[in-house]
This record gives sequence, structure tokens and C-alpha cells, in this order.
Amino acid sequence: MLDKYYQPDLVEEKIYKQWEEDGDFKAPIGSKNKHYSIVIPPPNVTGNLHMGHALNNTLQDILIRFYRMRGRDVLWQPGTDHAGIATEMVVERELKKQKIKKTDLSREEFIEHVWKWKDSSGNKIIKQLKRLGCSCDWSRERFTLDEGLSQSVRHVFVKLYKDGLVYKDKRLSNWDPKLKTTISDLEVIQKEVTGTLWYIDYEIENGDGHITIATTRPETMLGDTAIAVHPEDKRYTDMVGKFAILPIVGKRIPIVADEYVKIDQGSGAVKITPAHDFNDYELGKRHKLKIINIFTENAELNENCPKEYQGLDRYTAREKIVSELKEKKFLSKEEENLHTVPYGDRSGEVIEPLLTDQWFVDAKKLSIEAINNVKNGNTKFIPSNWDKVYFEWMENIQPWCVSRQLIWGHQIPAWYGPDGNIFVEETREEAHISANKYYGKDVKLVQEDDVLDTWFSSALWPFSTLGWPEETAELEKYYPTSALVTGFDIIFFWVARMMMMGLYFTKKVPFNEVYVHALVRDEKGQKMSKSKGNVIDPLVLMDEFGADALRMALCSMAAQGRDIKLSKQRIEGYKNFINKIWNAVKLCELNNCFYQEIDSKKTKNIFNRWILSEYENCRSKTQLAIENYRFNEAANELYKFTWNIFCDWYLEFSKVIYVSKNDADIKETRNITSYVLSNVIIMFHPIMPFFTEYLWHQASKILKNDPIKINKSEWPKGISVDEKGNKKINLLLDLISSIRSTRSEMNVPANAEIDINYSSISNELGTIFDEQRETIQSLTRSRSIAEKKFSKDEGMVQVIFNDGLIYLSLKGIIDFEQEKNRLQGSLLKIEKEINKINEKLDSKNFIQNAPDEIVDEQKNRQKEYLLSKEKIEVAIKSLG
RNA sequence: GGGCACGUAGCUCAGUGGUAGAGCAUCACGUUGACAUCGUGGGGGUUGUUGGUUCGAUCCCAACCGUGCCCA
Repeated sequence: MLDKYYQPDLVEEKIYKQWEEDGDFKAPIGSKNKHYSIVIPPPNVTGNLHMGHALNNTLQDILIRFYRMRGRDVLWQPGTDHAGIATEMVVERELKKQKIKKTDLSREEFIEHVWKWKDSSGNKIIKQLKRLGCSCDWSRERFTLDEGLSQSVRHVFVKLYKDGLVYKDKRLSNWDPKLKTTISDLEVIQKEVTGTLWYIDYEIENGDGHITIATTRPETMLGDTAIAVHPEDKRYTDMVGKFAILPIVGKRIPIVADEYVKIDQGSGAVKITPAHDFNDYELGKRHKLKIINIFTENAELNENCPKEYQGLDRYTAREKIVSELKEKKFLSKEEENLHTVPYGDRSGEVIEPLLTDQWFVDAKKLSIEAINNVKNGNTKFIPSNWDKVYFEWMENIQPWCVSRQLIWGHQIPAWYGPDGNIFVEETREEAHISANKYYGKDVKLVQEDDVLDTWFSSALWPFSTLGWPEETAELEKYYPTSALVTGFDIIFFWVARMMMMGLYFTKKVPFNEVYVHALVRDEKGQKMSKSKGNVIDPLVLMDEFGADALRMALCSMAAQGRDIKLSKQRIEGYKNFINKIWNAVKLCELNNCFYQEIDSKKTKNIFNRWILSEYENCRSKTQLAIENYRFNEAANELYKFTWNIFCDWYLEFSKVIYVSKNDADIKETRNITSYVLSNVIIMFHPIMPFFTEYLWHQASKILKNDPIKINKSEWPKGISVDEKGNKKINLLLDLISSIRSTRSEMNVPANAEIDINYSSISNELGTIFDEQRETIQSLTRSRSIAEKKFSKDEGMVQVIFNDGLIYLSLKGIIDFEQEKNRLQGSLLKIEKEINKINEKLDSKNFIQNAPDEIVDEQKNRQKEYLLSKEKIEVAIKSLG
């Protein structure tokens, strides 16, 4: 006998442990079955499971478990990425507690500390994924800094370099002065900020008056090398070609014309600082301007600035410049101004465009195939509108800066000779061989200090985790992977880069489908963030409601193209649903529904035939929904069938059968009940793995009585069903609902027993009254059903029902006034419908143009409503 | 500025060229041997606004209003 409740906290951990111990998630590499593979978007090794992960991995696990049950040879490849910046920050913070400064350590010492940290406190998220139930093949877990993966990173870098797709260049890049490294465009967050727009007068050489420029960053004027105006700006036509004198510094700078300048913004004239602004840099190139860098790596002013400014930070320098300009009367105006300022995603610091030596990947060239292979459908986005976002970004792709001034990561495999010549090779030894060839003798080589962007290694993830560049059996079998499941915010980070690298190195797309799911927001629709304090922790939810309830909630809300607003209530609802299933199984236990294989074609009882057809309908819809990534539909089909059909109706019907004397029916009902329940629970397994596995064993006799764990069970196959009796059942459902409704509207107490009378009924309804007397009585709580004409004295009230005149005897309960009101209310509703239909049928256009079946349908509806109307009118009259 | 979503019951969201649904909330009745984590029933809608296409629009199209996001 099952316990009173299902208690997830007592069972989830044990079940997961058993799965793992039994190696249930291991990819059966040797099998001949068709493959299904997913590589996990590698979570950050410093990370903690948040709602986004919970959704992302629940959906992946549903697919994985589903295809496993469908007999595919499944691999879910897990692992984590080393997250250069994030990990360094975490470890630095830890070291600080021990009073150790990063700068006091050698590279090797620091790396040792990081590994120590990783082994003791990293990888928390892996445990949390297990808590969620993820059925990854953990025996294959990878880390982007593993030796194998590091080797593929070196291999890729060298090959790209030798193919001319990686190069070192001095370019403007996003510099984080706090972390002292460049960061990617994608890690820069543009924020709207209210600042000041300063108007500064620059004198024109030779006393020709002055030109006023407007800027939000006056301190950068120390690096100005020009002033620019729009070529069609009449105000400045005369000045183009002349020189202005840079205030404070006293340098001459040219006034140039360029279409980039916006006439109506500020004064229409802008200062140009090529070393510290991306647009100015481009403009500078067009006009061959000098580039003067005025910042150190800490964003303090350097030796290119006047003595009294050297060593000041950006903000102090700004104040000093402004006050000096004011004092010297160069400042003509200042006004409040809304503008965007770039911030570092990790550090929160204002990013400084800075001219530095960096390594770049020629993404433009790699993007061509990446674009083509989405255009030709080799990789499909689901929903498809995301390909626009992908194309938009890919077609405007910039050189990818892959070097980072960090320690934790893949040190770039480039070595410098004494004269600065670069040798890019996979190993130091190979570098030495090249160097020897080049110099004709053995020389000392120094390796590049910089490491590679973390995304460089995760771009290889779909194939590096499978053993590439070796031609492994795994690579042969599981690549290209079947699907990548991810949020849209990661299309650029992962999808785009995996596509580029995958196509270049394997000549195949890394995945056939990319399913882009929603973002999880809080119940008010706001993005969850620590600073807003609106983060819902999935671990807390799992503690409270169990992992399955959370998974079911996420699944049922994962509709395509819409964000998820998550509330606790919704999850609680699914916890209740689990309880409902639990109790249904308990009932079946009480009724001795032991499992036996069934033959749907030989099923005799009308209820059993009906539930099989409803079940098959649910089965096929659920299957199709998962195949098409329509997770919410899958969850809802199963939910509706289980609760609203199986529990609400079928189990109630079966109670009547069990108290009957019909042994054949009883036996059949037991089998069918158990069959349907077993298969529904199997179908729930991908969404709610723990609960279903637990039930599978706790109620093994009721369910398939299969010693195999549910996670190894087969997804149910389709069955042939007979729907001939469904019309009758639907009429029965209708009848019961109508009687219940009348009871309730007449305020008959729920526990009071009533009598049902009928006269002049259709043949179909007659059969139902004959055959299903006990069922009707049981489900409407009535003690008798008899053919009897209306009698006011017996307190009869009419049930609004088309197939006949049905009355409930409510002597002593009935209030005639109330009854009249009820009937009149129904009449009003019906008349409204009739009017609507009449309007349609009266229209010649409708009759002429609408398809015949629609016209007939409306005519039938009209007939039925008129019939009801007539009956109600008679009933009202008879009340006097 | 460019682009993409979205607007349906009090709330959260499905859905469909022909009768608009669910869950939660709410109200009434109820503890009948699976389940009060429940059952039965009710109320609640000008499908954002205005036009267009159509016999017919909540659905298709356009504009507008509002909300959110991405890119610059």
C-alpha cells in the first residue's frame, strides 16, 4: 500500500544515486541504433544553478529521456567551462581572505591555487544539475581546460594562424581598467546615463575666431588630433581645412569634414580622439590622423599628457580639465545630457576603448559558411524567427579579439624570439624547431603571456568533447549533434561561434537544430537579477516542492516565443497534480488493478474502449509535441488527460463496474486501468523522472510490474482503437454534467440524493438510461431513475438537455420563483445564441459563399437551440 | 535610429478564419472508502484602439497606442 503522500525530499537523492550507480545514462556507443545527441551548453565552473539553467536543462533532459525511451542511442555530453574572468575574480577574492595578493604570485603558483579552488569549491553546478534530475553521461564529463580539450584548442589556434585566419594586431578594443584585460563586445553592456555635455571653444589658428565642440568626455581632449564637422554644415564650411588650437595643450589640430558627424547634435562640431573612441578611430583612419594614447592600463593619464595631469584617474582628470577650462574661459556652456556609457559585464567598471596589441580571429571569413549552412537548412533554428537575429549579427561580424590579459585559461601557443619574431606552434618543442630553422641556431623563446577567450574553447565544445582532432568512434557516431538547446541571449556567444569553428574544422555543422527557449522572468515579468533581489532560487523551489513539480511547471510554461513568468503558485499546482496521480495509483491498488498486456482490439466494455481511444489520442499528441519542441503542449496534453479524463471520469466509471457482478468487465477494467496508468506514467517520465521512477517500484504490481527501471522503459507504441462508442459516452458525460449543473443551480446540497424522471427521450438517450443506470445514479448522486411525466406537485425541475425531457424531483427543496428565474436565465442565453445564428442564416452572402458544411452546421445548431427554447418555454408555462 | 516579440477572464497564460479555453484566485455546496494537496457547480471576456481584406476576423493586413527585449 502506498503512503499517504509522495515525499520528494525522501526519495529523489536515492533514486538519482541508483541511476548513476547502474550507469543508466551512459551512451551505448557500440549499439547500431540511430543516435540522438546533445552537448550541454557548458555552464560556468564558478556558477550556481539559476532559473535559466533549470529551464535549459529540464528541456534538454526531457528530450534526452524521451529519445532514450524511443530506442535511440543517446548521448548527453556534460561538462563545464573554465570561465576565465569569473574564476580569476573568485579565486582572487579567496586569496585576499588569506592576505595573498595575486601580483605576489607567479603564474604557476596562481594557477595552482585556481585548480585547488576548482577541486574543492568549483563544479557546484554539476551537483545541482543532478539534483534537477539531468541524465547526462557523467562518465564523459569534460572541462574546457582538460588536457584533451586544451590540445584541440592549441591545434585550432595554430591551424587558424597558419591559414591566415588568426593574426596579431594593434587595434582599439574594449579595455576593462579594473580587470586589466580586454573583453569581448558581447561582455560590454551599454547603459543610458545622465551626464553632462560640455561645450568647449577651440580657437582657430591665426585669430580667426573659435569653433565650439561638444563632448561628454572632456578629459580625452588631451588626446585630440582633429575636429570634425559635417561637410554640408554651412556654419563650418569656411573652417574646414584650417587648424584649431587645442586648449590647455596648445597643439594645432586640423578641422576636417566627415559625414559621420551629426549636424543637429550638440554644436555640430566634435573633437576627434582616435585612440579612445571607436567612431573616432574609424574617422581617424579615413583622414590619416595621428593616434595619441593618453591612458595607462589603469585608465590613468600617461606621459603623453601635460605633467600636472599625469597619474590622475579618468574622473579626477575630468574635474581638473573642466575647472581649468572654466578658469581660462574656454568653457562656453554645460548642459545635462543623456548618453550611453559602456560598462564591463563582470567588473561593473566603465570600459575604456584602448589601443593595445591583441590576437584576432578573422571572423568575417569564418562567418560565410556559418551563414550558408543556416540558409540552406543544414542547421535550423526553432522557432525559426531566430535565424534573423543570427544573420543580423553574423553579417555584421567584427574581428573577434581572442586574447585576454589573464592567467586562467589556455595560454596562447605563440613564442617570441629575441628579435620579436613570432612562432606559433602547438608545443614549445615545435616552436623551438621552427625557431632553429629560422635563426639557424638555438635561441631563447618566450611564450605569449596572454590566454585565450573562454568562448574560444567553448566554440569547439560540440566536437572537442568527442575527442576531436582524433577520429574517435564517438565523433563518428554522435557528430553532428542532434540539437542545441539554449536561450536567445547566447546565440552570439555559443551558436554563432560553434557554427564557425565546427564548419571550418569538421566541415559539418555542429548541430542540426537549435532550439531557442524563453527567458525566465519573475512573476512581474522582470528579468531576474541579484541587484534587483527578485531572484527565485530553483534549489529552494526544489526543496519546497520537489524537482518534478519544478520541472513540470517549467515544461508547461515553455511555450515557443514567449518569456516565462514564474510564480510559486504555479509550481505548487503541479505538486498537487503529483499528489493526484499518487492517489489515482492508490485507488488502482485498492481495486486490484494488476498489470497485464492488453489487446486493444479485443476490448469489449464501452468505457474501456473509450478510455483507450482517449489515451491513444493523448499519447500521439504528446509524442508529436515533444518531437516538435512544443513542451507546453506535451505537458498540458498529459495533464488534461490524467486529471480531467482519466481521474475525473474514467476512474469514477470504473468504481461502478467494480461493484457490479460482471466478472468479465471487472477483469477487463482492471487490466485497461493498469495499462493506461502505466503508459501515462511512462510518458510522464521525461518530464518528472523522480516521481515516476519511484512509483514504478512502489506500485510495481499496479504498473507494468517490470523489473527494468522506468528510465529504461520503452515509450508506448500506438494502439488501434475503436471510437464507435465515443458518441454514446459523450452523451453520457453531457447528461451527467447537465444533471449536476441543475442540482447545483437549484441549491440541492451536495450530499442530498435526488430522483431523476424522464419522458419523450431520444433512442440514444433511452439506451443510455437502460444500460448506464447505475453509472448515472452514482455520478449524479441520485437514488432512482424512472419514466414519468412532469408533475408540479412533485417539485419537478427541468434539466436543460436536448435529447429529451428530464426532470429532477426536488419536493421540499424547490422554490418555484427561483426555478422560474433559472429557466428564464437559460432562455435568455439561448435566445441570444439563436439571434446570432439567425443573423448568419438570413444573410444571402453567407448562404452563397460559406462552405456547405459550415452552413449545415449552423442550421443544426439553430435546430437544437430552437428545441431547447421550446422545452424551456413549456417548463416556464407549466410553473404557472 | 534599426529590428523582434507581445497585448485574450482579477492574475498567469493556451488557442483557432465559423460555439473563445485552462490553471490560480473568487463564490456556493460538499468530508460519499483514491485524493480537502480534494470533489461538484457557478460567476467572470467589446480578445489594446481604429481601419482594411473576407459571406464571416480574436486569428490575415495596415496604422496607432501600450509593454518588453535585442542591435546601434
